[in-house]
Amino acid sequence: MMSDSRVSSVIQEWAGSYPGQNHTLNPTSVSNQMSQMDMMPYGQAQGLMRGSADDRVSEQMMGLSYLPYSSSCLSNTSSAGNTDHHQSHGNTQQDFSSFLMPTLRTPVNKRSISKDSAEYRLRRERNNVAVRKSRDKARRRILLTQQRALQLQEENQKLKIRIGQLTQELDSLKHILSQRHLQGAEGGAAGEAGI
Amino acid sequence: MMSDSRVSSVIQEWAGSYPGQNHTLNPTSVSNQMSQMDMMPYGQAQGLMRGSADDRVSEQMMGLSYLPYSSSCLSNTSSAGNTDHHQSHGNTQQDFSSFLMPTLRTPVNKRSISKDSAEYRLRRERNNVAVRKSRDKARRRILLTQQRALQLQEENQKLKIRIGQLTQELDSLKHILSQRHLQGAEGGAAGEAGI
DNA sequence: CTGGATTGCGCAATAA
DNA sequence: CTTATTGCGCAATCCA
Repeated sequence: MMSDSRVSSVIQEWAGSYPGQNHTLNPTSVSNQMSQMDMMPYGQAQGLMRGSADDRVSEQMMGLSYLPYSSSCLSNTSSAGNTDHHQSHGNTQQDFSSFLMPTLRTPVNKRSISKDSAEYRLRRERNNVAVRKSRDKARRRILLTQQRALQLQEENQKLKIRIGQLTQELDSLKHILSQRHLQGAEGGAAGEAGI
Repeated sequence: MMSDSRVSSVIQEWAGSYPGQNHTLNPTSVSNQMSQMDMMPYGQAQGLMRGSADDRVSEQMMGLSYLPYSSSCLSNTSSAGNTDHHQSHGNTQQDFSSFLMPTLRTPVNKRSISKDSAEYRLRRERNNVAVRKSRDKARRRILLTQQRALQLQEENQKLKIRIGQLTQELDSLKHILSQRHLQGAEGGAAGEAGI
């Protein structure tokens, strides 16, 4: 008992816990099934079209995306020695970005954030907080989805049982009706004028 | 049509995609609902009892876990200046860990893996591959769970519609039967043709 | 004890 | 400008 109320509450909590990323309208087969705002596949919708500098290419369904970077793709600037993590992230393109895309402003706004400045630490700390918050949210969302799937499964089971009951009852009634029909047909030769 | 086959296939694929971490048998309220091997809450089951050196305390349900570390807990050895990332992870306790927990072995096996050795790089690269693989797996698992929930929802809708149909049909038959019963009861004198 | 698998974290790029 | 999201590497830990 009381499982139904719990189900609905969790489902309600679950609904609306996904970030709004259905703006990109991808005509994928999966996303076509999304009717309301809930149930966005996430990794599919945004992760694929993000396409950051060091993304593995698509990686969509095959399980071959995990492999040493150096051998597959990438310009291997940071193939093995990734301890740097500081300034050699992907700056090679930045030098001639003004030639390629003159509309984008040159990284003037990155004026000497030399990793020691208080502003840099402030930004980093703020971003760290945001990252923790976002991951917390994601964890909760995943949990809710799992619980929702479990409860939908339970509800499905009950619905199927109910359908079985209804079908059986229906068959009984149909049988009874056919019996009566036979009775009336063979017996009441005079009285059954209505049939 | 054909949605049912797709549903079952995805559900089958979904089932059994969770890592086996139900060995630790935690009598949590959530994990009690898990019947088979599927639907492990993940962050709940293992993340809470991992208890690594710098874990936020429990953080289970409330949404207050994201906050600057320094003000909440932790020994603040690496509160703000986390650029180190190298050797000052949580070593303060390690100094007197031999006193507190003499059963744990001292870090003798960490013999000068001075971050330049080829073995260190080898280990790191292998771990990086493993990490990518594991995260890929997690992403697929999450996707499958979401798709499964969606399809269970669809199936639920159809089942409810079916129940509505069956109920209506059942009511009709019941009504017909009651009418016939009335007909038979009042003797079927003569006027039944008009009804 | 050893090596892969998970996980939390911070960083940087990027999306919103 | 801000915050939010994401992929990545690192280190600790788990686990078989």
